[in-house]
Amino acid sequence: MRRLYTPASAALGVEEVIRLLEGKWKLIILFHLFDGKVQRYSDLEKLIPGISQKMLAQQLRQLEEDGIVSRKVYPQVPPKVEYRLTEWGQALCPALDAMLKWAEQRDALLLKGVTEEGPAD
Amino acid sequence: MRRLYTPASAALGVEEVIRLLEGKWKLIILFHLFDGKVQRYSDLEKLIPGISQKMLAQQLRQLEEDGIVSRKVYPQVPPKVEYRLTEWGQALCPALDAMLKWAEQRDALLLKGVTEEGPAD
DNA sequence: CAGGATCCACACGGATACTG
DNA sequence: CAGTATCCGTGTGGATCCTG
Repeated sequence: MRRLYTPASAALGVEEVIRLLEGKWKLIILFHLFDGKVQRYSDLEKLIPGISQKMLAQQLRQLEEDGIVSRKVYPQVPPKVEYRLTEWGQALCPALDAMLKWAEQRDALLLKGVTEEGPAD
Repeated sequence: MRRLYTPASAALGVEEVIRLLEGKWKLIILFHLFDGKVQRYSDLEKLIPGISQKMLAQQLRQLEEDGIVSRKVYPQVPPKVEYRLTEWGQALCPALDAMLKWAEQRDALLLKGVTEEGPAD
């Protein structure tokens, strides 16, 4: 169903990439780990108000399986687990940045387009 | 529930962007419309094998409402509807491209990371 | 051809309770 | 603290039938 990484060099397609980041939490979690930031489970819980423990743990596990985040467990009495991006995960930054940039262009391009192209008549 | 565009300049956040592109079909559809490509409903149906009519129509309508694709109806007996990206939709290209680039880096960075950092022990 | 309407299954996701 | 387990509602998405 969900395999670790994937066979050999698979050259991910569009659909594969989508799968890796699907769900409404993945990207939000990643945003809180960018720039080398290291967060504990409880940190992420605070940083992402709407998320439930189930979703947080689940999404983190998937991101880990997919090689995007790495998990570090400190074997001590009050458990401590740190999450950080893998090198590949960090490499997602430009893409996310491009998405935000895109969002910023919305008003300008949308209004422009609306005035230019009428409702096809 | 789902409004046309949005009030005034809203400066979309991460979560908003995610909403716009959520679902496993949105990006796939967009990929088939990049580079100014114009596709008919039936074209998209053929280009995206797994999708159902319902999903295709639904996603297209959402993308249209969100100002990412535009729909052009030819009022003729055998109906003809064309879909293309709006200017803003086209602007998504760099972001998608960055995602694909990211995917391509996977093998190199993943293997590297795996050898460097052991499983925290 | 381009969908709308409907029914249905399941996965996603939330809340709560419990554990090491 | 960092989860897991469970129950459950909702949304997502597929299949089918029907229409202008």
